[in-house]
Amino acid sequence: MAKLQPVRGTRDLIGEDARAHLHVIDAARATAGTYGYRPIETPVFEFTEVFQRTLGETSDIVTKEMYTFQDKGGDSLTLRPEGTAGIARAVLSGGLQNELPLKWCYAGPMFRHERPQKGRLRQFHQIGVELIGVAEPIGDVEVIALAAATLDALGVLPATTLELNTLGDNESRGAYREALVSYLEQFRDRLSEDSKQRLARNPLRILDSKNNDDRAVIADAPSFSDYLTPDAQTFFDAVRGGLDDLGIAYQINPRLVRGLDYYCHTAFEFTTDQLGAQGTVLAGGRYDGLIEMMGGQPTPGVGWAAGIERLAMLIGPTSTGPRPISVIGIGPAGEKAALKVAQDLRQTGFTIELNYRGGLKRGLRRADKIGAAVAVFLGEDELARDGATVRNLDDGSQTDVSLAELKDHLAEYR
RNA sequence: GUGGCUGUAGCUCAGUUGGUUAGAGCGCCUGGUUGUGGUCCAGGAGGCCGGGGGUUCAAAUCCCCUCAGCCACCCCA
Repeated sequence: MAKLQPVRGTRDLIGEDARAHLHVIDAARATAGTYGYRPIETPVFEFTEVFQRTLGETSDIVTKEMYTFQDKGGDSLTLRPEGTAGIARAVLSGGLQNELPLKWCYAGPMFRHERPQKGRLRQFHQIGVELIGVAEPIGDVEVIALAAATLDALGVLPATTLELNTLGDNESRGAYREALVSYLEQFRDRLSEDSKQRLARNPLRILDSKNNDDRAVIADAPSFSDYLTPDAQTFFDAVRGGLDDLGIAYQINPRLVRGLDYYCHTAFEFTTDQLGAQGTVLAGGRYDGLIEMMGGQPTPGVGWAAGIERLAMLIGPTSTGPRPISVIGIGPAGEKAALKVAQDLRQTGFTIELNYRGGLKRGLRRADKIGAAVAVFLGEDELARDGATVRNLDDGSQTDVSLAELKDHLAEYR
């Protein structure tokens, strides 16, 4: 047991776990499709610079959580810690800036070397959407509406709260940052160790601290809304107005900040209190500077990503599809016939379980275990009359059916 | 990366102050005669007591290290 454990922070998806996982992806893709977002797949690893330059040299993800390695050619590669940077890279690689707006949805594994706990894995999976090339606030509104629709399709929307904030434009943020730092410097010795670090690296982060001493200091800190430029304020008002028009409820959270450097203007999160400390289920925002940061023409973008594992924990049991039909061959001739009958039924769209070994008793026992609705027997008796015996496993009733009418007889179980 | 809790059969868990062949329930397999499941009865398989080291005549039990999970911090999806 200790010998072959999965790598720390990774896990196998089996049975209901696998089903729930795929269900989340299917629902997300279907919902995104109705908004006109098309699937995109990018590689799970990229050149390290793709993440280093864009996520911010000081972010925790870049400084201590990336799986970075050298490949045999000597290039530094990194397993993607998030999806947006790779997609932005794909825009540039593919010369797609002439085809704006781009509307994409994706799903796949992400990798971060963190201490695992509930809702936090080292290989985890995200679904996400990106809207690239739309600078107008209506883009933010659409993307948030799509987020809500996705959560709704999964039945988890009522369990979440939408928190909304603006990070403003560069001008607003620069001015506020300065004001915040000079305020916090006065109380430096009252801040937690973590926050002292953050003061230099990422002061906005302190606003989000859970430390009580920090909170006391933050309570009287300057408010970001006082530093928003008129443009940034107008933008934010438009986003709020759009959400109001669509009847999407949200709470303004002035302390909502982002871990990644490429965000500006709108920041939002759908959170839940049902997942312990890892309460963020879906998070996103606007990243107008990203593509330029990678060396392209300035190109606006908005998007979000959601944790599939976290969503899977919130949804109820998923449907298992139609109950199977068990086809049981008895004796060498029966087994031969069963293989053919099973094949034929499968091609007609029935869900068929074939018994591989053992006789009728064993076949029935297995049929019961897998929850089959009916069993079809094919033995010498049946072959002699060119038919099959169909047993209803719920009430035990049996009927003789000719092979020709078998499909019709089973029709209700398809 | 920091702190706390946990780790005995496939699963959920017992295991007395360290003392012989480590137990239960569920699950699994076989049988209860020839072609009838679920129930019932009988039997069976399955444990490096997470791993390594130490203390002891003797360790699942005590000590140290280590690995993993969970919870919180941190971080974030």
